[in-house]
Amino acid sequence: MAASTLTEVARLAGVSPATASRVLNGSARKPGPDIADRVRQAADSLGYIPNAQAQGLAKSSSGLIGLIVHDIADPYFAAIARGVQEAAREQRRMVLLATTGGAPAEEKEAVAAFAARRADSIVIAGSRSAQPENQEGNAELAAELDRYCRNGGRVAVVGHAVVGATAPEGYHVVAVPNEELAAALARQLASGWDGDFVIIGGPEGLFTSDDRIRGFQEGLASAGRKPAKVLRTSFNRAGGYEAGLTLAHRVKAGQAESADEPAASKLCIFAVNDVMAIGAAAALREQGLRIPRDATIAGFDDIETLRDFRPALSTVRLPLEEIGRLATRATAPGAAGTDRDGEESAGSAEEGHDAGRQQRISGEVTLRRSTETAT
Amino acid sequence: MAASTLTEVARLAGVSPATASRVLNGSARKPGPDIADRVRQAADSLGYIPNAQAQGLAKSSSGLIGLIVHDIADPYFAAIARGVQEAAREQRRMVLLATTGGAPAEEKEAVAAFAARRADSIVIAGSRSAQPENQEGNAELAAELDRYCRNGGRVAVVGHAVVGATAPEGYHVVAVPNEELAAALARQLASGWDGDFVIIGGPEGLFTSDDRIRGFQEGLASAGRKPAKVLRTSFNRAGGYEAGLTLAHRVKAGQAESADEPAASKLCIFAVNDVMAIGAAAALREQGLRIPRDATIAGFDDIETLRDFRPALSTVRLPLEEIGRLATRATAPGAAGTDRDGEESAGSAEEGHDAGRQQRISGEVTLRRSTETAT
DNA sequence: CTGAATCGGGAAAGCGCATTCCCACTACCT
DNA sequence: AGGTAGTGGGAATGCGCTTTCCCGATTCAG
Repeated sequence: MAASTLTEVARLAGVSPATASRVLNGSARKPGPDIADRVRQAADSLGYIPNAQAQGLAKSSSGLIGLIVHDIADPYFAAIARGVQEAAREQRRMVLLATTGGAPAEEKEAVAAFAARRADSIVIAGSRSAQPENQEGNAELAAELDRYCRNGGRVAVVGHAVVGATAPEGYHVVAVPNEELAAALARQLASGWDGDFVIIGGPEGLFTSDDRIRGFQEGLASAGRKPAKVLRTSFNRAGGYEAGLTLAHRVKAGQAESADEPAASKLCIFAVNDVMAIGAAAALREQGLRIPRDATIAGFDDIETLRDFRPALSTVRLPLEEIGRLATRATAPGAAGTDRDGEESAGSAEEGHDAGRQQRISGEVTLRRSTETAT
Repeated sequence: MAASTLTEVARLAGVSPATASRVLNGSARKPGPDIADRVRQAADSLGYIPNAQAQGLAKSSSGLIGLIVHDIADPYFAAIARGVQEAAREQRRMVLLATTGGAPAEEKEAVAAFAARRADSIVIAGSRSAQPENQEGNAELAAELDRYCRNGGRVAVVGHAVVGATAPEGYHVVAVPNEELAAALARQLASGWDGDFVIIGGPEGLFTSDDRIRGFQEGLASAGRKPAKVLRTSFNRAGGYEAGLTLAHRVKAGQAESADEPAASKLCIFAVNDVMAIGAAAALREQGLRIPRDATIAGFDDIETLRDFRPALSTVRLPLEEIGRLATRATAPGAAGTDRDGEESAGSAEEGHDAGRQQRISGEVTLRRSTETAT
């Protein structure tokens, strides 16, 4: 990767490198127009492209923003990534991508790598977890993040704060009201259905999953319903599918038992994310069960690609792209700092409540065909 | 973004920066074990993280690989991105992401930005196009790429070669046999259906779309069938939806005309990608038409997220992730260069034929429910 | 036991750029 | 006219690291 340098351009234009620098890359001092022209001409006759590494080194700031996701092919993360990318472009910065599969140890690696590249800020998407096997990893991640922030880096994490991070200067959280929204979903579902509920959740300790489960149960309780049983499985389609099989058997057994009263064995299933819901639905269908006839099902996230799924999936719409944008903007140089953060822009943003560094977004319960209890 | 420097570490360890460098970042020369220990201890007591910018500047290579996609939230690109990311990790490099919406002008910007960051290589995914309004943009993109390669950069483009690129050293193409596969799909569809075919294509000039259309027509011809009508629309879900509406009206008009012979008005629709097919299917469904009863439909790509769509979509499976991996590996430092490129690894890879810099991948026609012509 | 070869470490020169400091010069004010 | 402020340019320094070159200390062969 050799290329022509500023010095070469300067020589060709017959000026000093300092002058060339001033004209080519914005500086407070504007050289005379004639000289500027000469330099510019020299520059593009040489096909000069400034070396961002050198620039970064000289002014210690890289124009890079690091994005950490579990899996970029997961539509949830892809949507967030789009928002991040968009905001990054606004700020004329580039995004560095890291995928970690959700393991804190890997996330720590990624943060270190970003720090090494002197990324100006880091956006971490993807559920935090408190699983015991991740404890050490979480601690290390937190330490790494703290160090990064102490060195002037800015961090935004989507969802929950990183466990153990001491929320230093420059640390932001874009909080997703999983609990409230899940509760709202539960209440709405409860108003149209008075049978049993079942929850398909992710592994215990995964905050996003746990919050949604807790919220759903609370919503159920506030509607005067008994708590739903919870099936723990993995936080992806395969997990949903597996749980779906289990539930299918349960439903079918129920149907066989009380053939006279088929509705009695019907279930309303809440899967803690759309992808799991789709997996579960596939399993049910394979077992000959129809949705919403034999069971109703709802998800969470409102993944765009899944909107054409039939029956249309009831879910909670999350402004994923907006979340990405918000998180990114929160880490922008001029963005809301330590103190007061007045109007955080964006219609769906609400005032934070935690030390002013937190930002909440909102979602919307979206009932569709998959939970219609036909009459 | 300040942080402790090598010099500080060196001072703390009581050695010269040169020595510290040698122990901390691999070098041919291995300092003595006692010294190495001292340095390492100093390093992590200081929380030293090497400055990749400075390293890059010094050895002029950045460990960065640039990825250009139309839209990271599009599952097609997301899948490729996952492959790229995976391969990048193998090579211990990081990926820089740029999304361009497919505009050559933007792509040129992205290449320039990557060049500025001194990315070691660039992977361009996303259809090339020959539309007249893009002509200038294409030329500039080609020029930019040429320059990048001349400066030692390595490029891999997925699908078609960039129009006008002079295929310099370091320029690779991962060719997708769109034409052959579309032809195969057409032949298979033709063997089970003897009515009319319609193609929903992208805008004229988009290579991927044009190739698939051409291939499909060829396949039809080789099966002794007359060419399909082609509807041009945009290369995304919205386009598919729009075309779907048009077709729905056509089908319904046909049904009304020959009520006695409903099958006569039935259509087999080939949408040039899955997302468009889904859009079209949604439109048909909204118009009260059922698939595959009133019309059959096939797509292309076999997007993973769409596999749960009902009726299951017939399509052509493309190893998207593998494509990403292959493209990335092709640009790896040690990878197949100008000359012979023996065993390109990967089961689905076949021997290139074009000057040894081309690499072909293979796909597979996958017929599912959406094109079942029930009896 | 001596000369050459080797090893292990440090000094120093960049990598490409931004930026501070400095200097020559012009314009302006009194 | 003398002085000052202001202006436009260049020289030089440093960002943090790698790498060549160099030098003293060992080691080995003869």
